[in-house]
Amino acid sequence: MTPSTETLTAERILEATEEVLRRHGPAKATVVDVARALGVSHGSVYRHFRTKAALREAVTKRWLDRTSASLTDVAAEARDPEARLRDWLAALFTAKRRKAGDDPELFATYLVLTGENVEAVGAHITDLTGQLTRIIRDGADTGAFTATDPATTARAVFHATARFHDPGYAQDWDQPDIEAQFEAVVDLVVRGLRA
Amino acid sequence: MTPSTETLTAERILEATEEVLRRHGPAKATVVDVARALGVSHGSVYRHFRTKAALREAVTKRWLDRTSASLTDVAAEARDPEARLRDWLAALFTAKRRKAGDDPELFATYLVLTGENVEAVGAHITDLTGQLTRIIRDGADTGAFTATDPATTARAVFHATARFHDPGYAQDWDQPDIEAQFEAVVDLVVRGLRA
DNA sequence: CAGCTGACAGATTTCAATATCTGTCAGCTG
DNA sequence: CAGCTGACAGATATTGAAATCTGTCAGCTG
Repeated sequence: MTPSTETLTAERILEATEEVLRRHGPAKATVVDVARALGVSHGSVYRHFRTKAALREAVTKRWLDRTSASLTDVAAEARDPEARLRDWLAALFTAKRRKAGDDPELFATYLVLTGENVEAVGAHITDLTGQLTRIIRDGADTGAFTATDPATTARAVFHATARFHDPGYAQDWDQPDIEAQFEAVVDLVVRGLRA
Repeated sequence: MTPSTETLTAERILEATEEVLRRHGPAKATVVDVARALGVSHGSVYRHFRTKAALREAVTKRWLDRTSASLTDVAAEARDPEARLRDWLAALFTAKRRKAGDDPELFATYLVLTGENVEAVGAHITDLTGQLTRIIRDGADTGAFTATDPATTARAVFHATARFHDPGYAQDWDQPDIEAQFEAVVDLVVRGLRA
């Protein structure tokens, strides 16, 4: 809407795209809308992103990366691996649940985007299971956990806790006993890891 | 299509409805189609089912009950609870995976139906976790498992293995290493249950 | 007269015409 | 002349009128 003297960068386009997605939703957000929000012609947007799909993918990646970043600290700490694993899983659940609860419409939008960008989601999951692998390997090293193949075990832990981070289950995250369900699964998984 | 001299029963209507759903898919299957398939007027169908939604719900329940029935035997056997649990989970996974793989279109149809009938799905899940509770309680009684609250533990096991029975994950069930993923999660869960 | 039919009102879906969008590119502009 | 514009072709989405469907019920039929 507002023309600007600032140079048009990929970054500014991504911010405008997020805003347009927030306003119009994934079905109605168009490249023309993004250009209008930036006060440029839509041809200029295509100078920075080859296709609309590429633009949406970039937005999706940014969003997923922001989620991962908030967890890396927990994964990297030098503490008791069991407590670290519990904290990491709780942090992941809390982060996802907050995103889903705070702005359900925006969350639904990102649910559509992740559905469109399976590859980006795959990279995100690889990142997350990598963080888990680190915690589990540390646990195996200190003797707290049994794990012949930390990477495989990490993926099993990730799959076993899917109910509490997979956006497809977001509808269940406001059940009154969801915390108890989370505790029960984490307890089961942690017991399964112990040496 | 073919008129019949047989009396019109709920059973016959349900069979015809399954056939119509198979043929036309969930979006295009109409009550008029079902009536046509039975050679009656659609008014007659409404004599047995108050609404189209009720008819679809009945079809959904039948389908879910057929799945449950194939597992009750495994749950009720008098054998080593750990082996029984592994067999039960494997049987559930195999049954779902076969349904998804054999006729993907029909499976997609039932995915829509289960989405429409959350209540029926809830009853189905209650049934399945009930079967799991029995196995786990047996394990706790024989001393093979630790479980202060078998029902809660059963639900945790069900949630932890969701990737291998929740139809939402059907798209992942033809990954080459899906069996290894299943083994890893089941091993983790079984270790978590052991006393 | 129990069970079925078929006409009907209102809701939903389909379809085709119209409008908008995506992606390209020749040419304009600072 | 690097970066942007705006017109354009083909693809996609929107719209509103017509067709079909859902659910009801008075009356037919065996």
